[in-house]
Amino acid sequence: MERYNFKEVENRWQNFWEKQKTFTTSLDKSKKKFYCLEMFPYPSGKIHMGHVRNYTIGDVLARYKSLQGYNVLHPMGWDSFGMPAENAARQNNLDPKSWTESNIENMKSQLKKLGLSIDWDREISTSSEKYYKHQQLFFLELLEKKLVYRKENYVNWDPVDETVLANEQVIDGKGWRSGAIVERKKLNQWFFNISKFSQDLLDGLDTLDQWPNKVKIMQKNWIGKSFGCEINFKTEGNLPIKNIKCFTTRPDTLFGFSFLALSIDHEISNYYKDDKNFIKFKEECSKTGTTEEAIAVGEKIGFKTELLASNPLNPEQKVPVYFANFVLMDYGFGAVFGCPAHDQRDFDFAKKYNLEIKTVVRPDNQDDTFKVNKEAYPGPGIIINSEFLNGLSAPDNSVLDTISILEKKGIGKKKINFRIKDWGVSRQRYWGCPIPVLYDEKGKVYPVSKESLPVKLPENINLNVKGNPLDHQTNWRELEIDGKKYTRETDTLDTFVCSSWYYLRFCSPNNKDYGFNKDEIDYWMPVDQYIGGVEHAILHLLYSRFFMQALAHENSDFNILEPFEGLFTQGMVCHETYRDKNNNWISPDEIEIKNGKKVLKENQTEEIKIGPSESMSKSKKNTIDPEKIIEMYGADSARLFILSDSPPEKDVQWSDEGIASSYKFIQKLWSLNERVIQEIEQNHKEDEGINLIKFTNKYLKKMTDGLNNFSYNILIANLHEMQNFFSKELDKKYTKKTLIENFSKILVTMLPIIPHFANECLKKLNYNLSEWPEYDERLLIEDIIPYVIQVNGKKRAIIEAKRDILDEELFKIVQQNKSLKKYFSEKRIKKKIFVPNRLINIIT
RNA sequence: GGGCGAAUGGCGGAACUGGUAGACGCGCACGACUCAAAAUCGUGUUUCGCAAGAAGUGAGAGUUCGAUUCUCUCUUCGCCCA
Repeated sequence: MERYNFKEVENRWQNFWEKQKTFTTSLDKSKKKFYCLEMFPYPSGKIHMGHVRNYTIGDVLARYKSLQGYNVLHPMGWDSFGMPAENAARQNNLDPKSWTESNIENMKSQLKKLGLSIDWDREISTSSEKYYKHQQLFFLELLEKKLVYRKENYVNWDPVDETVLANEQVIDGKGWRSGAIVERKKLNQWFFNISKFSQDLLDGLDTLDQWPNKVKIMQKNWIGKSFGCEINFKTEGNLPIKNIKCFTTRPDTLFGFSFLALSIDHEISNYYKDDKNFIKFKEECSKTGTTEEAIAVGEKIGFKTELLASNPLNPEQKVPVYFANFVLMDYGFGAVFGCPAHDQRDFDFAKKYNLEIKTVVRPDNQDDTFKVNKEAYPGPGIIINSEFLNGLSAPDNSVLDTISILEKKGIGKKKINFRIKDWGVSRQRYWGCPIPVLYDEKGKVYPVSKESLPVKLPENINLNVKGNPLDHQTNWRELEIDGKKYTRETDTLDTFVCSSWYYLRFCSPNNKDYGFNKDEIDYWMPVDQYIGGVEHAILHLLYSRFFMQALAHENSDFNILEPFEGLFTQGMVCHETYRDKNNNWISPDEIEIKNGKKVLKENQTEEIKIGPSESMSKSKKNTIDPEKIIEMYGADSARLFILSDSPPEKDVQWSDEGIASSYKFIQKLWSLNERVIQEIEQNHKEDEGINLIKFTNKYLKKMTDGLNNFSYNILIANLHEMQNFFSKELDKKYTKKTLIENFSKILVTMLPIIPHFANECLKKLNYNLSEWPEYDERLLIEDIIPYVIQVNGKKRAIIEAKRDILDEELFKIVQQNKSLKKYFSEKRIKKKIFVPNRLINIIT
């Protein structure tokens, strides 16, 4: 018996698929479609285990659906714009384009070695002109629909590198490369009006019943619909300001009002733009980052104006108006009323500036003398110290009642507010999609004419300059049209824009005049199953949903609102972490096992400290290179292992023992296949029983269920059970017909999981059925089944009896059973609980 | 601080709508083959107990004839948001 030669077999099948164009798909309206999509990778250079897991899960589904007769679209592409290319190019004096392209080539060949059923004819790359040309056209269309606009906004500014930093490039308030203290700086930037669709995006979530609840809740929180009240505060003082408008979700705490706080960008700040102290204060504020978190954690500081605001419910009370660093211009109206007793930020601020802290809500378990002391009390309770509001239960009744009082008085009105902000898409970077607009000498905006698209990125330019390299490309930047001088926009688009519509492009990757072809997206869209990491739960998935809404806006021809019908988020791949005696991270490659202990390969004596299993990362050196694994064990073993140990939505732990055992298991399956062939050649005349047929039938049901429920780890357990059963059952004689009929079905169930192996075995059996096998419901029914016998709820025995046995019949059998008698013979039987075909519980 | 989720042998994990807890795998132990080892095959493996048996799904309560599953309180951990 020869051993299974995975190298030869996997290679041969991969070539066969490529030559036959097995996975090439085309529009076929006579067939039901299935669009299976995994999040496309960033071409960093090499695939990692996370990719192996993501794409294996998707491939199992795509192959399964295809066996079920669906016309399956299973494409792959590259999210190829972005900073890593620019950084790598800068460091090594390369061109981002060639760096990216060679990475793509390498990763593509690695993915092919995994044996994925991908239609490579549809490959796309977001950094290619063929792709971003259409993106620029979308941009212009959104501009026409007024869904794109320009406004001033804050960015993280690195004053040394003279560049804008992404939030993740700001570490402890300092630039990641320069170490300079990051400043807040205002820049004119492009925005997508995602907040226009706040309500639609929220409502749409209810239609996505094949999405994980967790993701829907995260998006809901991100959109952050809140219900509250807009209040007009009368003001007096040295400025010609009579009113300040605030938004609040807690108008019921108005009697706890002790200051009014404005964002430093509030229009009132214009009166102070020459005030030296205010300018100084603004500088102070600019030292805290732009994120909500940075603002929440940072010290609360304020600048006192000479304005006084009066409490609309108690006009006698007048409180100071401050500018404060914790008030965001994006939220509400950039103005909040301060109620220190019931909001922690207000509390911190009031402590610092010695403002009154008046308690107006008490918890249910306290009396009216309750006083807020060391920290704010934001919880529910009863309104106190608030005149006519006293006694209302907060927040439900009190908020509504206060709003109606304010509305009657004409000083406030009910208002819905959303937390979600418009999506800033400008990036001051080279390696991105150019924004197709021009400015004239006065700075007026002109869209680039659609016929002249794409606006191409200049190539082979010097990246070692401060700021955005495109700003230095005078030749590219400056142009003349009909004798008039224009300059190009040098900002490029956020790469999230590229990934917001790539799933449409896969439907018509070669459509020349537009990003997609209507006929094709009508057939393929929406994506039936989208698979990827949960880290994209909010931004990427929300932006993609927005993009569909934006395309459909004022366009009766386009009616897909939700791009992804089903969503599956897979867990991460983890590995043990290792450190040497100096606490340096050690890679698994540098380790050897000696006398059952893990030691350094180099010196063979130093024992390694084993840390907890954590998600694979370069910084902790606990990565395993998929290419090496495929080289050593083969793609099928890798696929089998990555699916076997944990359910796909949870983290999986990579282990050497695990992959080795998967490899061994494939060898066992191979021996089993050889043995089946041997038995077939024996030409037995009659079947010795029907166990094999019954087992196969049950097995088929379990495999079908497992695939339908994404319980892929159970599929592998079923395979093991099958192998255990068959290797024993084959001691009995079965006819050629029975063996082929049943075993070939079993092999077909392996096609989605270990495709090279299963195809090879089917070929050896001379079998070329490629349909998912149906199971027979009738064969699942057993005539004799085990009944659980309980006495007082405790299991005492299992008795085999015929199916659909009656209560009394079963009880009779129990009574005659000698070993069971002792449990109830002396006692009076009070009650019998009988569950048909399951159990009987005798209560004494 | 808020939201969501999880907790089952030495380990990863199974258990359909409340009805045999621990499937399957790893590890471990013993045995077969071998001069020996590896590989392979076989047997066993929740805990306590020689056994009969008892206990047992993070802790505590509750509902129920019966709870890993449902309800409440608590503990720990993870993720997201702040």
